[in-house]
Order: sequence, then C-alpha cells, then structure tokens
Amino acid sequence: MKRIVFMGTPDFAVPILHQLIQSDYEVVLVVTQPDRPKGRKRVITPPPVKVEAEKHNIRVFQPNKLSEDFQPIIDCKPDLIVTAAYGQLLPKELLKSPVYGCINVHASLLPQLRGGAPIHYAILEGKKETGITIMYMAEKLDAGDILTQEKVTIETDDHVGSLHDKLSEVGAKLLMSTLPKLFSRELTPIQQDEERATYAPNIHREQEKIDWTKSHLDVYNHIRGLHPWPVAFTTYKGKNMKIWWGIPVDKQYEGVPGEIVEKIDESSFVAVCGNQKGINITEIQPAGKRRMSVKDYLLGSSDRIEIGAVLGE
RNA sequence: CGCGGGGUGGAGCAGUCUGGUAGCUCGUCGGGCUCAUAACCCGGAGGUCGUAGGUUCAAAUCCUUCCCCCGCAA
Repeated sequence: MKRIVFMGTPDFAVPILHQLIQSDYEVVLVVTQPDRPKGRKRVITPPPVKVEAEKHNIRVFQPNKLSEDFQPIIDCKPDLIVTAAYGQLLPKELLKSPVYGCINVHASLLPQLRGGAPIHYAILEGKKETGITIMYMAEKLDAGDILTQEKVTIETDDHVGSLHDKLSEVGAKLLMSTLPKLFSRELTPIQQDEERATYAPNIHREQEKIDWTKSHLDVYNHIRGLHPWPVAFTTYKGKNMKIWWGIPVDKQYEGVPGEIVEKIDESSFVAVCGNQKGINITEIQPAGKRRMSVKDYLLGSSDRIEIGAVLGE
C-alpha cells in the first residue's frame, strides 16, 4: 500500500483529504498550518483539514516554519506527498524525498492563475471556465510540470462559494483518477508555458472596494468574485456598506458612476456603473449591522436608500 | 483594556437626549372586495423593550454589571 503524506489547510482541501482517506492508499500523516486565532475574538481555531484528520485518527503535524521543520515528514518515508492549498512552500529537501515525488492539486488551469486565490481571480477576471490542475511541485510557486487537468465551466451566476465547492469536488475526483496512473508511470508530465503564466495573489483589502467607473459586468464579476468571502464593499453616506449580492441590468441609465437611480419593488435598488448600465443590488450589510436583503433593509424606513445618492463617495 | 455601531412581538426599524406601562413598515392568522391577485379594505394574535441590580411615585428611556451581534483595526 502506497504511503501518502497529505498537506493542506482550508475547506478546499477537505474533500480531497477525505477521498484519500477513503481510498486504498494509506494517509500516514497530515500536515497543516498551525492553529490560528480567528475572527474578532481571536479564538484559536484548528484548520478544517486538521479537524478532518483527527476525525479519522490520522497523525497531524503543524510546523510553524516548514522550511526549518520538516524532518518528521521525511521520517514517515512517504511514497508520495499530495498538497492542496497548504499555505507554505515546500523546501527542496522535502520535494525530492518521496519516491514518486510531490504533487499539488491547484484550482486553476495552469499556467494561468498561479498563487493563493485562483478561484477568486477566475471570477474577478470574468473567465468562462477554469479548472483543476494536478502537477508536480517545483521550488517556484505553482510552476511544476503538469500531470492532469480538468476543466470546469463557470456559470454566469457562479460565485466564489459555488465555484469553490465544484472545484474542490472535481479536484478530489481528478486526484483519484490521477494517482493510479502516476504510480504506474503512465503519465507524461508537461512543462508549463512560462509565457502564458498569469497570477492570482491573495486579495488585499483595498481590492475589495467596488470601482463604480468600471462596466456593469466588471462590477458584477467583482461582487461574485468576492462572494461569500471576503465580500465586496462600497460606501453609502460616508459609511462602509458590504454588497453581498447584485445582478447586472442591461439598461441605459443617466447618472454618475455609483449613483442610485431606481428602486425595484421596494426590494432592491439599481446603481449606475461606468458604462451607464446598472447593477441591481439585492443583498447588503450596512456597517454595524448584519447581512440582510435590501427588502428587509428598506422595511426599516423606505428612504434609507435615497435616489440620487452616490455609492463610493 | 485597540476604535466604533447595535441588541424593542417572526423580519427590518422608530421611540432613549427632554422618564409617565410601546409605535411604524413587512410577515402571519381570520374576514371582506375581486374573474383573480404578491393589489386593496376590515379585524386579530404575537413583546418580561438582551441580562442583573440601582435611582424614582413611575424606567425601553437615567446610573452600574454582565452576555451577545456587527463594522474597522489586527
């Protein structure tokens, strides 16, 4: 039975680990990021992968700095290391230690969207499809030779949450079909075309703010590309307002970017984008309040949303 | 002790500064109107006003304790 060390951290990696555990391979060790303070209260929380591993009584290893603390992994004498959104680069000594090498399950069609937020960027950039790539790991981030890929269509109403779930599932399945071929040496690794490489670095706060001068489709991609985490935001009357959901409206409007031009059935409102078309906003979260539908928001008092006010100012 | 907003019938809010036993919009239940309706009309149910204590003749409202939710920061 092949001995596998699995390295991963967030929810994305959980179904992948789960499949491995159910398979005929032996998961001898799970490596994940250390428990970290989470949320406002800074409660120390174990990463999802750790929770899953402990459920199956698999040994967990959580080095602070993998680059200095990886001997326990080598001591496991793994035949293969599988990573999925682990969060740290693997040092060279580790990369070359398993007989069958180290492979990674990455949520994009490499060489496109290398980096930590490939799912977000696939939607932010308005792509029609993305996918899963399983590849050997190289010292450089997400740059190793490709073993297998599977495409996933991005529907027009997909958001990061829905796409994340699809990709996670596809990743788990693709890994299962890839492993036998890998171990039997049937696969021919294909080098990545560096010329075509694009990047998907982690999202920063300032990127989350909506730029109303962009087209309505870009703004829509922005909203769904950050939904349900970390969520797009703008400002309304000087206060932050998260925009949880909205859909593009293919109509011409008069107004400056961000201007609120109409309410629809007291349950949503339309803001103008840079191309004079609109976004119909249906779900928001005012600063200090919970997430709520615009319909509920307006029940408080119908002039809470004022026609002519401008978002983002 | 990081900064700030907030906890009022099922939902979203007003009322708090200037104490005097609770209001609005929606939902819900029943009835009416209608060919019909998510529309309209009439009526009803539903709240120890987050918790504990204090001041007062009287507290949602003033003072203090604690709990919880959220925005920012980290």
